Amino acid sequence: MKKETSEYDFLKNYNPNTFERPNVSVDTVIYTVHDNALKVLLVQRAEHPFKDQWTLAGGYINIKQDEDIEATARRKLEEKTGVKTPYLEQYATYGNRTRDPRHWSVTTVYFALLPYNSIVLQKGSTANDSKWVSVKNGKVNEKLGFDHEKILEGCTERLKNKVLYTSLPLHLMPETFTLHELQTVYETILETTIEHKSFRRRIIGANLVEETGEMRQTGHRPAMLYQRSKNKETHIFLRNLEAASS
Amino acid sequence: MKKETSEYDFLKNYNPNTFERPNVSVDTVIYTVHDNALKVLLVQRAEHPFKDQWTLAGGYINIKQDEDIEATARRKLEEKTGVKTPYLEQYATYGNRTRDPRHWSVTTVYFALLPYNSIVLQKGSTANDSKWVSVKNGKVNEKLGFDHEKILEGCTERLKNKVLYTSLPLHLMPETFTLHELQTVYETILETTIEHKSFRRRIIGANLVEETGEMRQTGHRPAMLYQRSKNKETHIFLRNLEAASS
DNA sequence: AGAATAGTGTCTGTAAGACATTATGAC
DNA sequence: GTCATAATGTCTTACAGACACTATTCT
Repeated sequence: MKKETSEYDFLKNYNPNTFERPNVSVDTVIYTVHDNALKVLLVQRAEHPFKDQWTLAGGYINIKQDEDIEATARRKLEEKTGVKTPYLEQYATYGNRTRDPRHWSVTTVYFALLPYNSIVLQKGSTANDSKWVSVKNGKVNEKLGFDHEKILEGCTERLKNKVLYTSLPLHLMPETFTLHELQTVYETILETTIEHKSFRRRIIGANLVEETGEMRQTGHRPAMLYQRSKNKETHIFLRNLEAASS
Repeated sequence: MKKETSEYDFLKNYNPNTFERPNVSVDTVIYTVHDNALKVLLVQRAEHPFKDQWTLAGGYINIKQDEDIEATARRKLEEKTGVKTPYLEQYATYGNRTRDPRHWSVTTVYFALLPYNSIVLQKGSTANDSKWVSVKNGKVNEKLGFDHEKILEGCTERLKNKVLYTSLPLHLMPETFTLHELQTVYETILETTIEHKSFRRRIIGANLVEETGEMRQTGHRPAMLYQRSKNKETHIFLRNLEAASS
């Protein structure tokens, strides 16, 4: 008769290296909108593999320090941008034998949305250089390391789709903004134009913004400055904007 | 002056166990609809931890055998259900220090949709028992091991949301079915009723189904039997059904 | 006044909801 | 005929698109 092992004994004797297992990392696609362009933060690798090439911001889970994988993403994000509480959402996980030449590897990818003026790029600590580059049709001009071009393309498609039916772009705005500025951010991400009357109806009708009372002086008719409504989560609309929902 | 290491030397000397790293697994929420209920497949654990408790179907990546994490999910799915080509979609990745008592652990969760009649439950090989249980409001009556109750709840919410604007439930139907049967599957997942005229307009208008010419005899007026249109991907509607989009 | 940008009025189009009506079988 | 289920007709409602129009500032 087989002797039963108690859970206590089992855990005491458990060796996680019995089987060969993949490596896990966390990457974050850090987006902002600036100068009428969707930008992503690229980081230059200091080490092999892909030494000196550009990649998305990422790193390994520190199992001593990080409670969960989102904490890893937030830690790396703050290291690179100085921003503590951005909008952060899990996008997907890529795992296969070939994406990293060293080993079977898995990476969980998040994306972050940051207002451009909130960012203070942090150089030095990990000695990597970093820069913002424009994303057009899901692509950047740089050749990226690992499978990060594919990840960026997929993530940007997800972002575009969500922008068609949510208020996500509000997370890219500074404290106060005009409705026209918000519309331009939508249009920049979607790479299309939106009819402005529909847009205003949609945003105001969902109570997403509040008038500040201040106006933006632009040399022509001044525009009302709005702020995000407090205690409003990301809004989900029941209808998409019309712009080819894949 | 520091000597430069070539990528070749770097890879040759790379030891993946230098840092403590999390364990990775793949879990799949296997759904079907039967007897007017959304069901999920539970598997009884043969080993510690959570020995003898019920969990979602899952397992470790076999880095020799599996090309990527989706292959792991498909392999496990076929082992449990005998189905080779179900609808399979990545849901999310959960990773933290406490979800597995043995170690900091990461699991990528997929969900699968299977027509009930296509399934032949496989017992034996891994000696685990398995069973279908009803999911109500994202919950099952069983107490699940690991964080699988939380995963199931989140995954079911995702499923419900997608059913509001896609044709996902078609993947749960047998070869032929009536529109009323399809509607019932929608209603079962959403736990609400749908107005039948709107429903028919929506499905037929999107060219998702084709008449077979056969009729279902039910003792009353016979109903047209339809089949899924060939070469039609999962359809994304521009408007949601009205049923609290979270 | 004219240019430029901000913002409104209002008509159309599309698709979902509501619900009455007709159709076809069994008995 | 009645009952039950299948299927259609058609009116209402919600909201996005189109686009003309008014409003407010500047030079």
